[in-house]
Amino acid sequence: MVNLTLKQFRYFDALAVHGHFGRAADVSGISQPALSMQIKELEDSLGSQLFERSARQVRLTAFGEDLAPRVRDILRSVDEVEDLARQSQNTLTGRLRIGVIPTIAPYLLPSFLGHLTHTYPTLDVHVRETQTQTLIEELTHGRLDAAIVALPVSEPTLEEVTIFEEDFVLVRPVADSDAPVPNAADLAKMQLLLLEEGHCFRDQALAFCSLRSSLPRESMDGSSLSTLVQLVGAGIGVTLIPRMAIGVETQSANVAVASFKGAQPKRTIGMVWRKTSPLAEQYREIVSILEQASKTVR
Amino acid sequence: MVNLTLKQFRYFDALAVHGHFGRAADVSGISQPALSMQIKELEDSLGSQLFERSARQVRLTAFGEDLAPRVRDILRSVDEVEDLARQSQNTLTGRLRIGVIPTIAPYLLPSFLGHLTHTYPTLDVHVRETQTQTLIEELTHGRLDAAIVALPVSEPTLEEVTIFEEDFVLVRPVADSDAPVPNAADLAKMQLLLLEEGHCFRDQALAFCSLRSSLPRESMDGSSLSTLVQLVGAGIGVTLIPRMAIGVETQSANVAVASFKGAQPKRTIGMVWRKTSPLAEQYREIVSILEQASKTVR
DNA sequence: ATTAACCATAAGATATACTTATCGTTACAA
DNA sequence: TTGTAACGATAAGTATATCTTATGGTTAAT
Repeated sequence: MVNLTLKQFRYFDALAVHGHFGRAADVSGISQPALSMQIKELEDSLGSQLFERSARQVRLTAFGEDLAPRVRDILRSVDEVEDLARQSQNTLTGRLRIGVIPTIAPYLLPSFLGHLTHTYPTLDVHVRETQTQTLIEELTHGRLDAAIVALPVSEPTLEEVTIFEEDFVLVRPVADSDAPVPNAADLAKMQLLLLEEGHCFRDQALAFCSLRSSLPRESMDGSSLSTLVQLVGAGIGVTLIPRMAIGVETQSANVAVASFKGAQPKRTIGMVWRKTSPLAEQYREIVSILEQASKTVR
Repeated sequence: MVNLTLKQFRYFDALAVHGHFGRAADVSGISQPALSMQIKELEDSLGSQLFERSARQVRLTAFGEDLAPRVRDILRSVDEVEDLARQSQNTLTGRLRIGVIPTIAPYLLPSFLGHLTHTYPTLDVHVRETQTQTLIEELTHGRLDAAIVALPVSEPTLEEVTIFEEDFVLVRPVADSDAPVPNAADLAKMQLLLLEEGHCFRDQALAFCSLRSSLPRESMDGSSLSTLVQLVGAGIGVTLIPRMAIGVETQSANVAVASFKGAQPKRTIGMVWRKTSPLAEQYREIVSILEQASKTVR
């Protein structure tokens, strides 16, 4: 049995409606013999006649009448598929799984997600917050669509785009706030509190002090910037935080914030996605939304 | 935009399931390039990419994932259409509009409809009871599928098939039951009660007596055999009824039934349908059901 | 660095779908 | 009854789709 085709269904529907081969063919934009042949083909495929042809009328058989509503249903569903395609042509729809590192998420996400869901109301955003390494692994394996991390990532399969640059500020006890701001070399000799291993921000801070990340340090590592700032407030040491975190983290603690003189420690925040992703265009739009969002927290 | 095809949907579904062009092509019984091309065609038609191809994996895009269940729905509906066709291959299904003349309907239908719906449980039978002329008109115009009438009908567009032959019996008052049975010539001189104009049975009875149907007769015409028999019971005259009607009509009346001697008055009951109908085969089966049914009332 | 896996592309072959021209039947009118 | 118009089926040729095999290019693993 030859396969049924949507074309046959369309012709069948037209003929069922018009009851006239010539007119149905006209409406379908083909010649009458073409329609006759496709109807015949359909009838052969189904093994039953669909129309009864007499000199004056073309009538649906009982079976044809059974079929007609089903065929219309199918054609309508196909049209819906086309509509859906047209609709989601340029807008992001459906599920978007986005990863964010912990030293960005709490500061950037509130504003970002607001902008994002406003721009793409039909978007179903899933956020995953974990360290860069995990995000990249999940991204390359297709369990995430994009990630917001510190650049560079240097994965050959990933595309990376810069969102903004952000410098780090010193957080020290209020008591020390009148002391001169230490430079990188000074900092290396101070009690510098850092995030635990695996956070890129830890590496970036250490790099500023020209220290090796892998060296074992004192056990005062914290699991979040918030914890670190609280420790600083308790007079245990000093730390660095990204400028974006100032508002959220230093309000409630007894700490002072200071910018460094000269060469600034900083990081580049960007978004990455698989080079193979067909949504590159949309991701770039998301990047510009992120730029907007970042301005509200800087 | 080129048209979508069920073929593309089938390939899309296979690829969505297998996530691998080669295997999906195998399953679909085509070569891998053929599948690649159809998927590309589908993506072009819809204006959006459906799969993300990387070296190791073929993944549905968000849009593709939206699409997949819809496409499966459509394919399932198409399969249902095929099932429906297979199922109604040789059995009569759906609506059957059948006409019956009034001098057959009450006697034959009860048994016939029982057999019919037993044989074709999914058949939705509509019965129309009216005179031959109307039935034939409705039949030729497609408002009926078949009719049970007295033959011949002699409509060139209709096929007619005999079901059985049935003779007519005399109905007279019980008081006359000892008198000899009149012959056709005697009958012409008696007070013969008949159905009103338009009933073929009237014409057949008159033909037996060698009388012209169109001649105006006394106003004692009745609208149903039942009425005629009641009139006979009241001593107003005699009448003819088809043998099939004896059981139903003569039980409750004070009448006697007698068969004619020699040449029997009779009629041929048959079924007719449009020669163009594709259901001729099934109608012949119905005829044999009617033969069965008629035996139970003869 | 080589190989294997895998999807895309190219070129040619085959199958499908369409066109125009024409036939055969039916219904209606002269 | 005969001619005629309407209409669907059929035939023959052409265009278009679709498939095949062969091959290319990219990626990831040995």
